[in-house]
Amino acid sequence: MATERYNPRDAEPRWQQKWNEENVFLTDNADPREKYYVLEMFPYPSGRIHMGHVRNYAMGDVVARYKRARGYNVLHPMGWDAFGMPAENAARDNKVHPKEWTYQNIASMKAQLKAMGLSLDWSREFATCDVDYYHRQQMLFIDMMEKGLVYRKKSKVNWDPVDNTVLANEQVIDGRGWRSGALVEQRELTQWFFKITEFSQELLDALDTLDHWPEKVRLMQKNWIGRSEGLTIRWEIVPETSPNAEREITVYTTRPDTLFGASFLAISADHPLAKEAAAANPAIDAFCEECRRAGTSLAALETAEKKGMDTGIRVRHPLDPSWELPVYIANFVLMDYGTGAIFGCPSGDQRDLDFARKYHLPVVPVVMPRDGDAASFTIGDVAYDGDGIMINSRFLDGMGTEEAFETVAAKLAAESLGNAPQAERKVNFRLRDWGISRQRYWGCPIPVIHCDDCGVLPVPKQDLPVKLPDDVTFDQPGNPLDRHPTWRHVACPQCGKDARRETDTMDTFVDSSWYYTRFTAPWEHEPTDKAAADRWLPVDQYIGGIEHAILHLLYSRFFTRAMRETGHVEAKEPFKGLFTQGMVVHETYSRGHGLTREWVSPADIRIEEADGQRRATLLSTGEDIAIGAIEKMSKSKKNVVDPDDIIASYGADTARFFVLSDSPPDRDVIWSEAGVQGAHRFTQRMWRLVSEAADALKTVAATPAKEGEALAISQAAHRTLKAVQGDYDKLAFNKAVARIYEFVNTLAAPLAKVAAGETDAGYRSAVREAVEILIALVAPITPHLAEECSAALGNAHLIAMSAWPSYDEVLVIENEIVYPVQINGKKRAELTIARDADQNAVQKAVLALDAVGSALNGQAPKKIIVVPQRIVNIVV
RNA sequence: GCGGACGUGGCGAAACUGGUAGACGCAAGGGACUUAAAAUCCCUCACCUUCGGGUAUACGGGUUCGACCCCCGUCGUCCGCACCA
Repeated sequence: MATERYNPRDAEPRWQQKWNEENVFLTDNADPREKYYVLEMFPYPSGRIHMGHVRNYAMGDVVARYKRARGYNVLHPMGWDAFGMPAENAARDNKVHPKEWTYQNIASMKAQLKAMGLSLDWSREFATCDVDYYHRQQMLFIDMMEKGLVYRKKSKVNWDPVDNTVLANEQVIDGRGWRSGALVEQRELTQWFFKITEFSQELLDALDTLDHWPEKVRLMQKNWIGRSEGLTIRWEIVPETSPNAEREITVYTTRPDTLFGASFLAISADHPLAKEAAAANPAIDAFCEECRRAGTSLAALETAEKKGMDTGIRVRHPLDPSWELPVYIANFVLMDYGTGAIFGCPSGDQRDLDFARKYHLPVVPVVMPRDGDAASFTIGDVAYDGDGIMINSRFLDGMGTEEAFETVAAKLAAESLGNAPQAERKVNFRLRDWGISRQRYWGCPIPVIHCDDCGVLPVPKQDLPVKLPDDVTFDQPGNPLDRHPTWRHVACPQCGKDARRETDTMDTFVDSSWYYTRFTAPWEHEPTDKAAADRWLPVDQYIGGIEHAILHLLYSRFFTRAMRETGHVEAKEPFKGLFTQGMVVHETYSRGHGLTREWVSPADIRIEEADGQRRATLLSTGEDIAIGAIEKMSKSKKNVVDPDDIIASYGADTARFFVLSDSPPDRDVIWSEAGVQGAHRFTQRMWRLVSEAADALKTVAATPAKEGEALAISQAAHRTLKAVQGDYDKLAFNKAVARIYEFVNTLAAPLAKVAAGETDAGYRSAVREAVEILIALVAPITPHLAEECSAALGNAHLIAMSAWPSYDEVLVIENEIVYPVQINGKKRAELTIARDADQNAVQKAVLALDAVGSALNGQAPKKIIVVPQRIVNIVV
């Protein structure tokens, strides 16, 4: 029977429409079955989807379809992370309103996602720039304000003095504004902050419970939170050296054990005392200015040499009041870590050592390695920062570092300076509070009002939402909300007098910190329907890029806690399982060298292979093109492949199949034309094999074979089913694909026989059963093809709504085992024996083998190791 | 600098808890069908070999009956973080 080639352009839209008509992917919150929430990180509506999206959503869709088949009530929603700078840039550059630009992009990307055949519940879709969404975000903000999780403080921003605007860090290039080229200044503005540090310890501790997260991500978060245990120590200032009435300097240290190695104190240029000293001394002032300037440029910061200036201030050593030390201002001390002041112990810290050598300060070794010799141990150019034995440290001598730490901590805690203990134990975190103020238009307005008389007040909830005005312009730099003629003017909700709206909008990370919760009841007037949120959260499987390993995931973890405190959810953690997928990468092609080098798109070239050499030529002119490194797909390198083109020429199933095959999902996958063609060949082959046998199979029932030739087919089907199921459970899509290939190879000959009419009814039943299993196995990856094949067999039901088949244990178990037989650890023979043969029987059978006999050469074996069902090893 | 991951054929990769290294795919080569091409189907495909076998999982050691897997050291690649006191 002649069969048409499978035509995805015809089949795919047809099945998508069918799924749509039957509402297959709408999720009912009231469905009593066990829940499964699978979510891929929602996209920014940049305009077009790229291959990274295809891979991400293909993975999520496999999980969603698989879990649905396994009987779960699956939630698989999609939305848009729609606020952010690109829309404002587009507005300024192309004179298009950010709103219009964003919603147009959403419309075209939505069409692209739909063409992929994803099993999404589109009824729950929203964009974070929808008033309905940011309205609820403003409600959350006010709830968080009431719980004391929001506050204002002065904070530094990158300020472009030419454009009069605040710049994000990524807009600062080599210390200059990306558009104006002006030297960026650090300015202090009063900004809004979320108190994420209130949860530092909890966010750290709970990492241990996230056992379905990659170890790598947990470690990155752990380092980011950066807990350290130490001591704050107060040092008395020698009164006559103080620039003002200040009597002491507080220092944070994790190494109080090295206190006798101290030779100076260093404070940040932004330290209050430094400012006092600067006011009195122009040289110090100039030095502080220099430090601040250097701080703006990353490049300078990395190469900066350690610099300091003596303030003239002297302090007394906490363990010996007669010992005075100098206080320096140093460029490497940061005001926002610890207390902005350190004590320098040159023998125990490389940075302090470099500093001490430069300014001729004493270097006293106080810790030596355990096998060191106290009399001869000295420090040269390298500090010793390890553990060891205390030396030159008076009453600490001979102790271990840990014991010395405890001793100093206890002693200083018991002593006092003024009315307070000289030192206190202190746990310090690297994590800082989350600054969310952005001086931009295209974001969620911070719902507060500034009144001269009443201060800063939240917008009353009944007055929400604070909507963004539509009539704004982007022809001038700065925040359009600031210069809007009327928007900011509002009556004070308390006294009724003229007041001003906050014009800062929220960081877009706020939008993405709770969207997964909103998906559980996007129609709800309150931010959440708590019952729905509690039912669905945490997300069972979250899938996205590793680039969000820290910020997005940490902020979301914070938000879940904040929403718990404000009574919106019960969940402790937002994401139970996390999977970070690899990128889609592609070869790069270019012509010319150096400055004249020009990147060429893969669509414009032809690749040929001859004598093992791959050559690329330009299609238009035939000129040679250099084949370069494999890199992440990017517009600048032009190594991008447009998903639309692929779907148009091969279909969505081929694209989905390819991005999931070959590479493990957490590793990068190399996009190649040959690979896609291979995937496409698979879809065609599967269709051909099934459709050619379809007529002969239509009328037979699916029944596994118990014996004879067909038994092997049923066994292969059930074994593959078991294995692929395990692969899907572990998100090992590449392995599932390999097994599916293998299974199709096994089924090829039987299907051909069936098509040729050479088989009996029992055989056909076994083949039909095997094909039904094959269809179920491929359905999560290539759902349209699965439906098409199933329909060809005469099935009326949708595969998308069908239950996962279950395997028969009897068919999975092998009745005979092939034992590899090793002699001294090298494989020499094979032994096929009944599965239930006991050790003695196996040993006997092994010794009877020719290969074993000749190896033994008449001698008795030293030892025979039989690992049941695995291997036999004979030691001679 | 600190922390982490990784290193297997021409390529992407498999290999369960320490048990036959290279499944599956790509590329390549040969053949069948065809006037021809495409498509399809079949065969070969780590290296060496005196055809018995020998050598191979970055390199050098170790543990073990047995090591891609565990331990020690070296080299390399990638990622994250960083004047963090």
